Amino acid sequence: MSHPSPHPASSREKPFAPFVCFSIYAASLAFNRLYKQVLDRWGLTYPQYLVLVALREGDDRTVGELGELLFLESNTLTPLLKRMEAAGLVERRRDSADERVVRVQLSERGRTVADELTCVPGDMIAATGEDPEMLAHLPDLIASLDSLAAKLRHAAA
Amino acid sequence: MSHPSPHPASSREKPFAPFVCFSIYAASLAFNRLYKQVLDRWGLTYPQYLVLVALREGDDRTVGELGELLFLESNTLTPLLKRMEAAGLVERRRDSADERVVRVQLSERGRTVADELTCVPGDMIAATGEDPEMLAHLPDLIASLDSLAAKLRHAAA
DNA sequence: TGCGATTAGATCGCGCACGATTTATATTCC
DNA sequence: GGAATATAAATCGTGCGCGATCTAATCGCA
Repeated sequence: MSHPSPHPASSREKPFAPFVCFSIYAASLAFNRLYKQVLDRWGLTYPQYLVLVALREGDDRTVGELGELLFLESNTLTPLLKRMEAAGLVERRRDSADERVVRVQLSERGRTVADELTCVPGDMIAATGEDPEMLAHLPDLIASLDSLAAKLRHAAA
Repeated sequence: MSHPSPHPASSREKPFAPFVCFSIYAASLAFNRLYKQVLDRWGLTYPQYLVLVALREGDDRTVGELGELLFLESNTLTPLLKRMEAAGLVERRRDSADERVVRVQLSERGRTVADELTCVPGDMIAATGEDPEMLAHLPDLIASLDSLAAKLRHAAA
């Protein structure tokens, strides 16, 4: 063997065990897959769901404002919002005071769907078994992730 | 107003504050963006980086084994591995004992690159400022995320 | 007033991620 | 041995996510 492994045998089985990035990546994949099942009822994707929630909490936002909330750029949001518009969920129109900005509003159907979506977080918790031990630690988990993400964004800027 | 908000004003600014899923999503985006910068030196994407690390820790894996490690299916891995093969990083060949399975090995260049990648985790930590407080909590964070991801995968299955 | 700089979105190309389906090989069981 | 079944990977279509670039509208400032 010209390349003997300097690692214990278990590293062949769990080569990513010490990597936060991988745990976040894998958790993100897992979340997305479960969300697909839950959101399929409305034909929504996860980022589309986020847009509806954002607009429910405050309608008539600009593309840029949505981007700040979701950490996405116009190159991602523009086609996504066009698909949502085609699905009759939102309306897009240029701001008359500044023709550069596009304002996004919930349509009537969009508001109906957005209101129905209030049950989604509960559905997700129920689907994962609502372990009270885990639920109690979620605020800490969120705080750690948000702090880490802020550092990463700062480093990438 | 036909739809007065039942929420405090701050929910317009931070509508996703209480959602773990969103913190994970946002952290995953942030990680990916910083990784792009770091991996650009080798022309690698993050999942391609993961494949190289996996093969460095244990070469000659099947597509299915890689999928179990990375939580990906052949519909994602096959084109990804073909791009890596085209880039001269890996070799793909059918297993002679079972012609259904494809085995993936590091090429000579792939091994060189994989060895160079050992500096990547350190580069990432350095780029984010290596806060000792945060580093100390990473094992807990990883454990929480892995446990959550396992529950999500179980629920989605 | 006018022109360079800035800003908001849109467009394009590429690489994931994944549901659904297909192809090819192995296995099972009679 | 041969048909039904199972398994591994590949293929196809769609929707993100993002770097790079473009267009159009606004702002700044002499």
